[in-house]
Amino acid sequence: MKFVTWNVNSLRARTERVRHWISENNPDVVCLQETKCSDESYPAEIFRELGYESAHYGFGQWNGVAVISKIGLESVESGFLNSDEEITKEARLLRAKCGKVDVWSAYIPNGRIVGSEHYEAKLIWLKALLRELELRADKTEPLLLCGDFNIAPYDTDVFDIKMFAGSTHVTERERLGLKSVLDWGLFDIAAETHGTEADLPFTWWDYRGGSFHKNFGMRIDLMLGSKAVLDSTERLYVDRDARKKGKELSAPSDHAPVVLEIRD
DNA sequence: ATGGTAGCGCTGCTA
Repeated sequence: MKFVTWNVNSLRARTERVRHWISENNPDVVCLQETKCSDESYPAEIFRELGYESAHYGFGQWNGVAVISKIGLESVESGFLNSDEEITKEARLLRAKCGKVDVWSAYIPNGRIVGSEHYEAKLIWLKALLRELELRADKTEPLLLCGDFNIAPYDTDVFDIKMFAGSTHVTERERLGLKSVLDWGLFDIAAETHGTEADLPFTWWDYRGGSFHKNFGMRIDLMLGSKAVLDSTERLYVDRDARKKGKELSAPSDHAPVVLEIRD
């Protein structure tokens, strides 16, 4: 089975690109982030025509997450059920049971500037996520928490760590927030399945300055799996081709899809 | 050249 996470940077602007990618790659489950649409404008019929059920959680303009599945879609839960924090009211978390797998599509806040209120909110969001897992999830079952974490777990997960001095995505506090989620009982599947830290593929490249062609990227889109998912993993890869420009299609997202293949 | 690019939605903000 094929599970995918992809920050599409507006589903409305890229409906045809996403539809085309799904029809070509035939995934079982796709988690989207940054759909930037409301539930009313979410194009569910596009996916239905391809044989997928889907759920979406979004208010418009910013954020927005979806889970798209052709192996069943049950027990859909939008957002946080155990947090009163302001940041957790944004549309950044969506959960559904797809077949045997408890799937969570997550879009972690960017943080903007280290030390800003947005940075602190990012850390609060991660703490609230851990609480949701503790209260609602079962680490002994197949569970996949995937999405855009806006955190590069290792120094080698950015193209040049020296360029990120003082920036978000690489600070110790962000990484400790991620670590607390992993320590609950999840594994960074890319890190577990590739040889060394330095071999992990980037998932995002800035639109500006030809970053993609220089491979000036980051690994910030992560697949975190429970032990059951890790043990059934066959491979994980990033489809860099989806980040390339195409003549007939709109501009690509600045993120590429991350694909996880597991045994049934 | 003190930026660069893309989306949203209309002016500047967010990423």
